[in-house]
Order: sequence, then C-alpha cells, then structure tokens
Amino acid sequence: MSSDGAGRRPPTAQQFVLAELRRAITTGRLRPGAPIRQDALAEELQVSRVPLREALKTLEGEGLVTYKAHKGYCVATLSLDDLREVYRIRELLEEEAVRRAVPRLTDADVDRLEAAQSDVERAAAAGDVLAMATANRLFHMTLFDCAGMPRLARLIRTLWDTTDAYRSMYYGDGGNRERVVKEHRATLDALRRRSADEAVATLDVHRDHAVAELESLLPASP
Amino acid sequence: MSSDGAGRRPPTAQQFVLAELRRAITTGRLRPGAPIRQDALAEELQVSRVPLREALKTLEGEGLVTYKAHKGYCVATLSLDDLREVYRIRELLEEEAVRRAVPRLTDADVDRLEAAQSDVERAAAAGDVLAMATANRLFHMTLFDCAGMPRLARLIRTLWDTTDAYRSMYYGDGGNRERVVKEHRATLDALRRRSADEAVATLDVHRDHAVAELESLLPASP
DNA sequence: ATTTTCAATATTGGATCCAAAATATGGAGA
DNA sequence: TCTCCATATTTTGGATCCAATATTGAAAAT
Repeated sequence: MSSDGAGRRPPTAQQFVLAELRRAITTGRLRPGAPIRQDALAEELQVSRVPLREALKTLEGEGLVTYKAHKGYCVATLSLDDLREVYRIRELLEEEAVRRAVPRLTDADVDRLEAAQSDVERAAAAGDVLAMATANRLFHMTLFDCAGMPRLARLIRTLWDTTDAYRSMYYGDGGNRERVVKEHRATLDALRRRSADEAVATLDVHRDHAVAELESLLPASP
Repeated sequence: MSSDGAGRRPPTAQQFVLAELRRAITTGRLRPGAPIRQDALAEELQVSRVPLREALKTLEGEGLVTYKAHKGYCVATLSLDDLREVYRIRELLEEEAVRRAVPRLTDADVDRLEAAQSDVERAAAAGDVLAMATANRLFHMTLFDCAGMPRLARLIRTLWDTTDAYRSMYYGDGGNRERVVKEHRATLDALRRRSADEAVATLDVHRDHAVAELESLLPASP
C-alpha cells in the first residue's frame, strides 16, 4: 500500500488542498457563503497558507469561491437566478457535446457508459449520496468526453463544479435517486440507438427535473 | 495626477501582475509556447514570486497559460483544432447572449454601442491595433452584458481572452480592419431594428471571417 | 562513439516572517 | 445611551528563505 489511508496523496500540497477543498464544499462541510479563514484551514490541513491560497485562486477561477482584495475568500453562494443561468448554459454546451459525441460513439464507449450506469444504480440502491454524485458525474462526463472537444468538456465540468455544493441535497431524496436512474436508462437507450435527438431530449428533461427540485429546496437562503 | 504614468496601479500586486501578464500575452511580448521563468519575471515586475504565482494560477484557470507540477507555466498554444473549438463554443454562447439581450436593449444601450463602434472606426482608420482590439472587445461585451446573464458574459470573456494572443495578428491587416468595421455596422443596424435573428447572423459571419483568416495565418507553428 | 550514471545547477514548491489593511474593541464626548 | 474616534487585534498580502524536484553536463563504462 502507498503509505496513507485515504487514497494516494497528490504530488504537491496545492493539489492536495484543492481536492480537500472541493470535497469540503461538495459535502457541505464548508457551507455556501461561509468565509474561509486561511490560517485555520491551513493548520487543519497541515500546510502553510501559500499552497492554500493558490488552490483558492483555482477555485475562484471556477466560481466555487469568491474573492475580494484584502477581504478574503468565501464559499460562493448561488441565487436561484445564478442556478438557472448555470443550467441554461449547461443545456447549450451539453447539447453540442452530445451531438458531436453520438456519431463518434464506439461500442467500447457504450460499454463504459453502461458500467458507469451500473455504479449509479448500485449507489442509488445503497442510498450512498457521495458515491451517487461521483458515479453520476462519471456517467455524464464519459459521454461528453466522447465529443472530442476537450475545452468544451472542461467548461462543462466547471459548470458542474459550480453547483456541486447543491447537488448533494438533491441526491439526499430517495425519489430523486430513483428518477435519476430511470432518466439515465432512457439516455443510454437513445445512445445505443445512436439517436442524438432523443439523447439530447432525455438529458434536457434530466436537467429540468434537477432545476425544479433545487428551486423548491433552495429559497430558504439566497 | 495619481503618481505613476501608465494609469492607476491596482491595489494588490497580484492584480498588477495579472494585468501586466495579460498585456504581455496579448501584445505578443510573451509568445505562445514560451516558458515562464518566475524568477526573471518577478524581478522584471519588481514583485516577489508569490503574487506572480497567484496571478499565473488565475491565468491557468482561464486557459491563457498551462501548468505542470514541478515543471512550471508556459504561455498556452492553440492548435487549429483548439481555435475552431473556441470559436464554436463562442458561437453557441454568444447566440444565447444576443437573443437574451435584444429584447432588453434600451436606447441608452444602443447609444453605448454606437459610441463603442465610433471608437472601433477611429482605431481602424488610425491603424492602431491595440486600440482596435480594445474597442472591438468593448463593442461586443457591451452587447453581451445586456443579456443580464453575468456568468454567461464571464464565460464569453474568458473565451475571448484565450484567443487574444492571436487576435492582434488579425488586426494587423488593414483589409481585416475595414471588414470588421463593416460587419459591426451590419450588427448595429440589426440591433437598432431589434432583430435578434439578423444580429446573430451578422455576428456568425463576423466570427467565421476571423476563423478563416486565422486559419490561413497560423499553420506555421502548431 | 554511444550510452549510462552521477553530481552540479537551475527552477519550482512550500514555510516562515513581516507589512498592510480591515475589523473589532473600548473609551471619551455629546 | 448613543456616536464617534483612537487603538488593539485579527486577517490578508507579500518578501525572503529553505526544501524538493527537474534539468543539465561531464565523466566513466560498454
């Protein structure tokens, strides 16, 4: 084994911190709107503030945290308008990705999608929210990566990151998990038949459900 | 006057460095592919490496520079495929921005667009490449900002930044400058009549010309 | 002559320390 | 009691120093 318990540790401290921060935000340990106290966080992660600050700069670029000079960083909060905007942009970009990907899909690609879907179903059945989020993401990104447009895929990833803090709420509900599984099956079916139109349509529905659910969940805070 | 010659200096060193790096890249002083020697650059800009590295992290997030752990930063190079990809994504996002913006356009907005266009024409006539790039950008961003989708506008800005290093080549040619002026007039005309379809169409043409021109200019390097 | 090894050097990554700014605290005056 | 101002404390921004990694060059072995 590679010495430390929680998976292999990245080769630089900033990458380690970056991964930790992402987890903290997506799992909700760092709540949206919460100020980020550099000194405390650095000590907690056993690094100095330098790599922490570089990691925060990366997250700022991705929109996960906000920054103001001499005031510091806060976990980004998404208003309902922000959320709708993110999903609208995703709709545009993901449609493009799917339309480019479908004609290029190999059988091996489809196999990988099926495998990812199996993981999703397992996690959904087990009620494992974190595993569900991971597997769900793998499913979609596997598809998007097939478009052969790396920059497009990266943009989509960033947009997903932006709403990660809210996604876990969504998977907390068993009904939502069940629905996600069904919707994925519909998408997978369309992909097997190489129907871009249908795949796009099923994914649009998928997103719209997520937005609707989050809209009912959120209004408490913004 | 506010002490130093070249405009007001930002309140933090990283912001100053960030602005300087952008200029260096867009003007071509730092060529695509060139490695970034932190020590030398820091000394040249009279700052330590810490703010320089934070600025580089920001640029990495925007795709203007690439980074590899323990190897450092390089000015990003765009292959023709990359370039086409960026312009395709811009097409998608800018169409959305324009369609949202047009119904919301006030007369004051149109006035601001006209003003920006005047700047473009002045710069084009004077053959001032840098001013041309600045004014051109202002023209388009003024329009996109009217969509009332700040995240969308930010994404588009980032995509523009990505190709900034190559844009100056484009404006170097007088014929291109003349054509840009004409195309802007067509867009402006469509906007005055609040025709989203036509505005989108003219902008598509505008972009396609840029891509075609860059395609003939680039193949030397990638 | 070519390849391999190992040391010397250059460059990046990170920790500590100090400076600057913002925020919190407390007291004086109205 | 409330407001305002001066001061203390906290927090961020930046510089310097040291450590870790990568790169280069030269010498030795094949």
